[in-house]
This record gives sequence, C-alpha cells and structure tokens, in this order.
Amino acid sequence: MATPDTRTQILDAAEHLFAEHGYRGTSVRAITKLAGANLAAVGYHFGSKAELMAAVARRVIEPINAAQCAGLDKLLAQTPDPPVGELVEAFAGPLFDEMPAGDEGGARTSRLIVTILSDPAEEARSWTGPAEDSVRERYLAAFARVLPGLSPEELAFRMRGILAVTAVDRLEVHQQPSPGCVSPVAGEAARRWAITFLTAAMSAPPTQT
Amino acid sequence: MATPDTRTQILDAAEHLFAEHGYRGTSVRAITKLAGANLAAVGYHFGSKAELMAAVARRVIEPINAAQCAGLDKLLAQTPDPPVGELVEAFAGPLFDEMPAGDEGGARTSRLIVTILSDPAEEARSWTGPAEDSVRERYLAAFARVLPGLSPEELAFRMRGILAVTAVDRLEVHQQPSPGCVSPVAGEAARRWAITFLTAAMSAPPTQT
DNA sequence: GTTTTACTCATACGTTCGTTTCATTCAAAC
DNA sequence: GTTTGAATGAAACGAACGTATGAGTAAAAC
Repeated sequence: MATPDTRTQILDAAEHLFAEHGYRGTSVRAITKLAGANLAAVGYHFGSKAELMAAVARRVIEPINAAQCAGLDKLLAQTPDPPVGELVEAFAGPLFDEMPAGDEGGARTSRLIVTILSDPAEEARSWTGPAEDSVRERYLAAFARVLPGLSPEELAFRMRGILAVTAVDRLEVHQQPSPGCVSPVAGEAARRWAITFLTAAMSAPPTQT
Repeated sequence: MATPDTRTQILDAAEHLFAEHGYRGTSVRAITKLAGANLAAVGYHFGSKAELMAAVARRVIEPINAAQCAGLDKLLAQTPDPPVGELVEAFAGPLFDEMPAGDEGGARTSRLIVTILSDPAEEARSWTGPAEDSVRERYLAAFARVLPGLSPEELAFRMRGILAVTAVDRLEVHQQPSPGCVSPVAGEAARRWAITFLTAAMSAPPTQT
C-alpha cells in the first residue's frame, strides 16, 4: 500500500492514542513519534493539539452521524411510529460499527467516542456542530412520539443512557482484569447485547411521580 | 464550625477537583490552593498525587460499598430470589446517594465515581481492593440466580451497563448546554429514573444467539 | 527549660509539556 | 536554470508539572 501522507498518519496515531489515554494523557510528542512524523508537523497541519483533537473527533463522528441519520430516514419512510427496538438499533448501532475489523484493539471507535464524550478536558468538547444536535433532536422527537407519557426530562435521561451504555466497553478496558470478571467481548456480540439491553430500558413505563 | 485539619481539607478539595477535571486535569497546586494549604502538604500527608487520589477514592467508595453490601444482605434475608428491581435498587441506589444535599454541584459523588472508573490515567485505577470485588461478585451471583438463561458474558455486560448508566449525569455535565437539550436534574429524580431504566434493562430476555 | 514531635512554609530541582522558530528539502511552475 | 511554495527537520522557548529540601513554628513530652 502507498504510505499515506503525514497528515493522515498523524490523524491515525492521534485517534489511537486519544482513545487509549485520553486527551491530557496523550502528548504531541507521542503522537508524532507513533506517526513517524516530526514534532512540528502537528502545528503545521492542524495548528494546535486541541484542533488536532477536533479533527480526529470529526473524522470519527461524521460517518456515524450520517449512518444514524440515514437509519432514521429509512425507518420513518415506512411508518411514523417505528418500534422502539428499531429506533434504538438505528441510533446505537452505528456507534459500534465503523471498526475496520482488522483493528488490533477492536472497538476502538466506540472507545474513542466515549473518551471524547466523557473526557474531563475542555478541549475534547469543543468540536460538536449543528449536525450532531440535529440528529439527536430528530431521534428525540421520534422517541417522544412512540413513547407517549414520558416526560421530556425522563426521555432526555434515557437518551443519555443510550450513550452511556455504549461506553460500557470502555469502563471495562480501563479496569485491570480481576478474578471472576469476564473479559470484554468483541464488537458484534456487545452491539447486540447493548441493543437488547437498551430496547428494554427505553420501553420501560414512565417512572411514577 | 471548627475548621477541619489540613489533611481533610486537602481531601475535600481533591475530591471536588478530581470529579470536575479528572486526574490529569487537576494539579497538586490547584488542590492545595483550594484547600488553603501549602504545596508540600500533599507530599507530607499522602506521599504523592497518586496516593492522594487513592485516598479520595477510598473515602468515597467505602460507604457506598458498605451500603451495597447491607442492601444485598437485607434482600437475601427475606428471599433467595429477590425481584430484579430491588436488586438493581440495592446496587445502583447507593451510587446516587451519599451527597450531603447542600452540596453546590449536586451529584458530585456519582460524578467522581465515574470519573475514577473511566479516567484514562492509570493512577486512577490502582485503588480497588478485595472488598469491591467481593460485593460485585455477590451481586453477580444474585443476578445470575434470578435471571436464568442469561450467559455469564451477557450478564457481565449488563452489570457494566448499570455502572455506565450511573455515569449519565457526567456525560451531560461535560457537554455545553445546547438548545433543545433538557438540563440535568437533581439527584433524586435521576436516581429513580435510573432504577426504572435499569430494572427494565436487566429484566430483558437473553439476546438470541 | 529543654527536647521532641508534628506540621507548615517558601523555595528550588528536574522533567515534560505545547508551541515556535528558522533552516532545509524537493517537486512543480515559470 | 531559476524561482516558488508546500512540507519537513532539528532545536529551543517559556510555562506548568510532581516532587524534594531544609528552615521555621508551636504544642506536647520529659
């Protein structure tokens, strides 16, 4: 294969390291070393470490957002009230896919997403654009329609719960393996378990007030 | 009130800052400044920043672990097969409590726990002891008993899902408020929503293989 | 009164960080 | 062949970090 250009190699290396060690735990020097590039290349191609992080996030999130959007379009083209399970799958499914399947760590993408979403560093939260908000609002409206009786606040809580559960792999990865603890599992099984888990959770009747 | 000793003030300040900015995002200087203590006091009282983090984690986790353990004891004293919802409440409930109710940020404790569990820094994961493992294994066995037909792997996945959902607040706190997004809610409502959400999720039939 | 102990303080050390600078390379444009 | 502009390279900058040091303080022990 033709060796990709420096910019792409830096993006790849940064994606890998950010997913594993977070924003603050990854130094520009480590990124450029892994990428086989010079230290100054980050400044030249991206401007700063924070802008590099934003570029990494965009590259990962954009296809996922597109898949979520397309999945919702497809569902709504059939019926205005799709089953909850299909809404969950259209929303959460793309968060598990998008992994090249030959990847060394597996589940690198979902790990990176949750790293980004939960990273305590402010720089990791400055990349979201109107596209992300738009998709979330469309799903919010769809869920509100098929889950009547649920208050907007509780629905918002459950939507955040979906994101949190996709973070499950990450919680485990960062824990040292302990006796009696089953090791995390490859992406496909986790994806289907998550959809089972989340479909039941989303379908729960509203909490009594 | 009598001003607490330096050691306690450092613990309080560190708990606050670690919960908000993570391990790497919090400097020893910021901790001692907020605590009104000298920079060297951390080294004197705790040895190092990593040991301070461990002390903070232990102080937060220990009462939670005790509550989880007591809750399970109480349930199992009545019947060997408690309802799933009560198991969920006994396990997840203490993760939401333990907040002094006059706290400025609310939900500081659960945020700290998830910060610790998901912090990419290695130093944040070196404090767990046999007590934590023991409680988790006991709940694992109880859930396995009342959820027959669930493979150990999927059960482990769902247990991790419980932890992840208690992290829900944290995901939101780190996002800038956006239009159409409902703001996070005080601890009590979130706790009850989480139990509704998780009880339904845990009760889901096993994923088809 | 002296010594001991526990603690706090200002300060400095060595390292690592993100970023910048400037010289150099090299293929395309002229 | 010369010029141009994008890209890369080696080196250094100032700042912030965790940690260590040694003097200073005050109350308890003797």
